[in-house]
Amino acid sequence: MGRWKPDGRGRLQEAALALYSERGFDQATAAQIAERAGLTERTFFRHFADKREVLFAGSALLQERIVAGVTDAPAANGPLEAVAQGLDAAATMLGEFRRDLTRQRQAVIAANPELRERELTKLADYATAVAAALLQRGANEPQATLAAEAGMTVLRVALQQWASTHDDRDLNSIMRDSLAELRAVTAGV
Amino acid sequence: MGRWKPDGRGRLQEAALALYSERGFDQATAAQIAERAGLTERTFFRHFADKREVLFAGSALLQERIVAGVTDAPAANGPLEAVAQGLDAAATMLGEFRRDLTRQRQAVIAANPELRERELTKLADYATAVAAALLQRGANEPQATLAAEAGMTVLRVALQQWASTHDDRDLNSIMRDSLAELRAVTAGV
DNA sequence: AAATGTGATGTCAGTAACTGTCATTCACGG
DNA sequence: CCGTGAATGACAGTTACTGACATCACATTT
Repeated sequence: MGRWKPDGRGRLQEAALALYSERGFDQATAAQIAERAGLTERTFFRHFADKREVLFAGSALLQERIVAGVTDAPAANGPLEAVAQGLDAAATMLGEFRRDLTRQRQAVIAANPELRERELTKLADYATAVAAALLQRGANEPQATLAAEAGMTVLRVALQQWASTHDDRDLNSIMRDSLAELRAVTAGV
Repeated sequence: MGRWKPDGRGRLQEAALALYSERGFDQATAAQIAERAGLTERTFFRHFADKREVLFAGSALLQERIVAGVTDAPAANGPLEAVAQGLDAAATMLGEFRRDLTRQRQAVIAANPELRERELTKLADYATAVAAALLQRGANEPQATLAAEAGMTVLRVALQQWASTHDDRDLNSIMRDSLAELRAVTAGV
């Protein structure tokens, strides 16, 4: 066995989610999280830029999936259709990985303004990346940005519905429906 | 004259914008801002919940204007038309008040991730309030939320274009055009 | 096998954002 | 003239975060 127990980073994530759930985000100190993970506060901040970031470790991968979905969409599809494929990829990934943990995570985030703030930032980052992918596909500005932002709005609304209510439909379905609703709303006179 | 020079809050806002512009957001301490305003750090945090908030003091008023625009829209209008009136109210207010200061403020925000994060939160707050206003007008969920979020996306995109580039068109015009673009994008197949 | 490098961690000191608490000062109404 | 209240100051305390340096198991090189 190595000098340290393996996967310190993962242990920090687990400990953080547990403590944020138990006492709330601002009643949990970085030192307490580190201690529960058998590490020190300094090591916590080596792995995560700040107290919030520990809950968003998977966001880079999710962004990759979304962008891949957009990029892989048929060339004939319009920007929003491509974004829809990205959303489908996101829903699939989120639906696969430990539905219970994802829900717990969403509950913690929903309960704290600072965490909601960070989530909005992540969504905005996805939107930027998606817009870049759309431009690669030949879309123009500002259509690319608007389609990307609209798509992330759909992702957010769908995710909230999926996590908060007892809506047990497939996340993919909820997301497709939300997108259809958006189309209906914007189609008006 | 009173014991203290008047409008300490306003002086703090000015000092903060100046310092954030000169040295950047994280190189400016709350104590320095307070000193420039002739006050103490403790008083700074009595007026503003945190270092970011001092740049968003006008957001409550802006939100009122947007919501009023939505509420006052003709009853026959659909949700997105009502949101468009809210956007128009926002553009008008932002266009009236010291265009130079607004631009400087936007530049400072654009230059710092924490401030961008806070701005996203404000936009999300507007969206929540607008959605509530739409529900009052008889709209349903999730249309209300989606229309409101889409509207705030338009506001953000338009504001960025207006502040960053040398696009000297009227903010109202930019915003109307952005909304039209969004409609075009979502109208696809 | 000895030397050397490397990655993940620990230790410790420091800055600055914020908070709680109590004291102070002056305007204003009685 | 007195009491009350709003705005501020003074000061101590917690905690998020950072920089600098040390340590130790393991891999790599010689």
